[in-house]
Amino acid sequence: MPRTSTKSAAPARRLASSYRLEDQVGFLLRRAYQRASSNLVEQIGSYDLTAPQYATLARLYERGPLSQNLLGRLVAMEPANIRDVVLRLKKRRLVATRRDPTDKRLILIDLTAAGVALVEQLIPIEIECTAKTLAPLKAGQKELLYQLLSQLAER
Amino acid sequence: MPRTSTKSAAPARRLASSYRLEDQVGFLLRRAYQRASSNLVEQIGSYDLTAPQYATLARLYERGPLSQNLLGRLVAMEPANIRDVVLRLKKRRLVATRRDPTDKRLILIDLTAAGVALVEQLIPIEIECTAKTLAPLKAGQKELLYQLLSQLAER
DNA sequence: ATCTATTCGTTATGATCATAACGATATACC
DNA sequence: GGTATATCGTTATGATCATAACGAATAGAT
Repeated sequence: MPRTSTKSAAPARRLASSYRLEDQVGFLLRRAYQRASSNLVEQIGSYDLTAPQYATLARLYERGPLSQNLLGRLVAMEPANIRDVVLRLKKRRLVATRRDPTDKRLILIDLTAAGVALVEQLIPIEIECTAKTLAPLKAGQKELLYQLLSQLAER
Repeated sequence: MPRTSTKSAAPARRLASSYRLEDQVGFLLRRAYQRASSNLVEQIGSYDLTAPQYATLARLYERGPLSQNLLGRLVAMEPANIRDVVLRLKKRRLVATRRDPTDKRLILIDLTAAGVALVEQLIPIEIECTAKTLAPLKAGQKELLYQLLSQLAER
């Protein structure tokens, strides 16, 4: 079974000894998110939902009807992006949309009965998935990670 | 009265009190990566490079010529994705490609002189950018975060 | 009431991402 | 040698992502 060696024939360059990609938080965060996301898709894969889609459904479940724009902010998605996610969820009849009667700019998004039922099925799975992602950490480290990540993510 | 499919005056649902999206690591990791990535693009924005593109260049700088596939693994990108990144970098003459003479499957990727020069310009900026991303944390917390993220990201 | 600034949703463009399927090449084993 | 298996790069499909520009609707100030 051939596998290309991770060893390089050519020597590294000048500053290489004083710089490593692994020391950059962004790179570590990207890889950690990849792991968490793939765990989620693997766990809820049979429902054919992505992590952002699940987050959108979960937020609606928590908060009730929301304007598309506010929903986007609450799941950290730009207007152009939350739009596409809502369209896909709407196509699957997991959410429904209607115009706000008092503010005609707004599109109110809400879960359908099927959406509510799905979220209630998925929440326990997601909690288990989070536990799986955090499995490499010891008990005390998990709370610590939450605290640190929350500080980084705050706007 | 609202239609059945879109109704839901209730602000929050049953399980909402026992579940919060913020308690899911994946969501926090996604937002933290968003922040780190936007910091990087903001800092090196004038060079018109994305975070994955920078990571690719930095890895090549560290390791010297690599096959496209191995390069992808070293920056955590699937073959189909690293291909596109390499194509964009190649179009800008930051990397060059050639076939491996002993293994005709491989495409060897290496930095051009312009690529090397660019990376050496960017590395100090990236280090500063990492510091900015980590600014909300105290000194001791930064090392802790690295340790925790590394544990999560390891395959 | 009118003018201005802001907000909301849309459109367009381009760059990640993951996955599956495929041909070409290389290796392992007999 | 010859065959089964593995790897490499490509193609295709679909879902995120960010950004900029735009019209419609609202809110704020005077």
